[in-house]
Amino acid sequence: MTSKTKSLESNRRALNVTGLRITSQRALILEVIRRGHLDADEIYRQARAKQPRLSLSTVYRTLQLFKKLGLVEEFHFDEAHHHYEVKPSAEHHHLVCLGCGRVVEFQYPLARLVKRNVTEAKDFEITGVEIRMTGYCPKCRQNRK
Amino acid sequence: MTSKTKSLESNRRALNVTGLRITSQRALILEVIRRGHLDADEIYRQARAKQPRLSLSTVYRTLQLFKKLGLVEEFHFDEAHHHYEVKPSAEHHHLVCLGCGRVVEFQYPLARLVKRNVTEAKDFEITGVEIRMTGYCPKCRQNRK
DNA sequence: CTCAGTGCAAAAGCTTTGCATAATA
DNA sequence: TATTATGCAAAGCTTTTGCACTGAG
Repeated sequence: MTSKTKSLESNRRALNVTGLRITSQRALILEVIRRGHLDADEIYRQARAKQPRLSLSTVYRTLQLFKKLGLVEEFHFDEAHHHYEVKPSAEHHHLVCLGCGRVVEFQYPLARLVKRNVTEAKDFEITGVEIRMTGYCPKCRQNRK
Repeated sequence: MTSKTKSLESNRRALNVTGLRITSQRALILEVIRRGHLDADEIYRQARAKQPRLSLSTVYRTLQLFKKLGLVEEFHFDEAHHHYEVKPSAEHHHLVCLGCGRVVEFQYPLARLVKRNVTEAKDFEITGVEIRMTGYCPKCRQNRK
């Protein structure tokens, strides 16, 4: 089985939920999101390379659907765009480069500890934790000098 | 000196930067932002109570200005609105209630530790850290039962 | 064959901008 | 008085929605 077939299989499995149809658009969009943190327009552009008749509305609708299904997560790094990524098995956080916009993921085991502390202190029922850091990646740090 | 006068004085001082004019709109908007985490429209509405002729564009322009001056910080909690708050002396983080949207601040001393760890691991020059948690406040937890 | 999904175009937010007027320094 | 800032209205962007057509099951 080729890697490509495997990926298609995996997407198909992910989409196989009662009442929902597996369309070429949905499979394609999921495949594109797997590539990383992208905003809707970026997903649209990359997907159109393979399927030129795809519409932006389908991208948005599909993204909303995936979000509802818990397949992808939506992030708000900057003012203008939302970013999407496939939901990971392991909790992870984000490091955003202010120079080039690159997003790097990192794990932080202490997140659970932070969560417990805050739960106790504020009497909130915590459902999500995200640590976000901003800074400059090695390459952009170079350019700024 | 009354508290009101003091607050006006403080705003006036904050705005007193070369080349910038202290207008009643700017003072008012700063005063409103001090009340908490608000989005542009909320600021607009609250400010209009005191100055009905104020325009939304002035709010946006002023917010951009304050951001540039480092007076306020912009946050992106949800998809549709930006939130603004006066820049605090102490680093703090956010806890957002998914039920009512209330935002609670909390301090987390370990943030510095997190920062150092990630700096080393990823070779980024870190300029900002934000920990954001979502959950349900006591009141909304009640209502969900 | 049926109904969910798509494409297209138009609408709906939030935010920004151009320009003449008003107000600060 | 010289500019800077404001108000108004129009434009810009991202995202959402209505509707007729297409395609998966």
